[in-house]
Amino acid sequence: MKSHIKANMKISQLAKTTNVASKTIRYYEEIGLLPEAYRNDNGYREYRASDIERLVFIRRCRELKIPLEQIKTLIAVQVDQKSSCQEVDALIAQQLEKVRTTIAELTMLEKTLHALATSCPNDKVGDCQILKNLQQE
Amino acid sequence: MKSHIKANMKISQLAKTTNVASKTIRYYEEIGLLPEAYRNDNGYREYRASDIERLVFIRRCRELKIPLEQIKTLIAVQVDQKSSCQEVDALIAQQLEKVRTTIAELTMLEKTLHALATSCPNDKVGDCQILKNLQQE
DNA sequence: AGTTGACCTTACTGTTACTGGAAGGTTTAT
DNA sequence: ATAAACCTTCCAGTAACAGTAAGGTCAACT
Repeated sequence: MKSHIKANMKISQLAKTTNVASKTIRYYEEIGLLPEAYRNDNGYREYRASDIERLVFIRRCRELKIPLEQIKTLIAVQVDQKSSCQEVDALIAQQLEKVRTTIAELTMLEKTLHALATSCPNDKVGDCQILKNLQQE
Repeated sequence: MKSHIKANMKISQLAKTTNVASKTIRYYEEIGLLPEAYRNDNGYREYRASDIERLVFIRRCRELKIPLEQIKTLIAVQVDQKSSCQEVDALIAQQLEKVRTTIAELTMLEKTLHALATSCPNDKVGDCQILKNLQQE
């Protein structure tokens, strides 16, 4: 059961509620991730409680580093309640794969940097081991 | 002992040798990471063997994800052989810290994504657990 | 009534480190 | 002679915003 309160609000209220900056909300609208907001007489955007949901959904996806373009896809799929959620599964799986790959890469990078960081006992640039190591092919 | 061959070359030769795209080399020159290249009569850039070193240095730094601005600093420090390499140490340590932080963040992300990926046994969007989880605050 | 401060609007720029492409000049090989 | 393979500069695009400017609106206080 949804709230019976019809709580219209301006952009900064929505921003506060969802923890998404006003600027970002406008940007999402601009690129079509959010539908064009209703404008009241003075031209201000006006939002209803239901707008909160979609924005929270987007924010959650962004926390998972899902690109905006893919969030668009997720939203599109969501609209058709009867469609298969295979696409959703695949997208999340793919995102997981990307994260794992990045972790693997960064772990190797960490090793290299750690080795480098502990390689120089000198204090003059002239014989700095770090710099010498960085010269190496 | 350096090579005694004075091997002048054009940009694509330098690119091949250092494994840095010609386009990228021009870009580095444009932002002042590389000095302005000597031009021969037809206006083509011409490089000597010694130019390879600096570019390899830059490439190695980039492999370590060191930002171009910081590479500028490293090169500047390098020039003065007598200066302390504290700055170099600090920069590498800082880079290591950044990588470690990112790994930690991504590891948490991986957990969340993994949990999410295995949360949906259905196949209709209407009751897709993944989407429901993404709605949650 | 006037003014301050806190909102709102659009539009433009900057960020990072390149990559792609257009339009045109040069060199090399056939 | 001509075509392929170079080279040049310049402009646009990428991802996801953040910063700033210039200006309109609204509520409260003096």
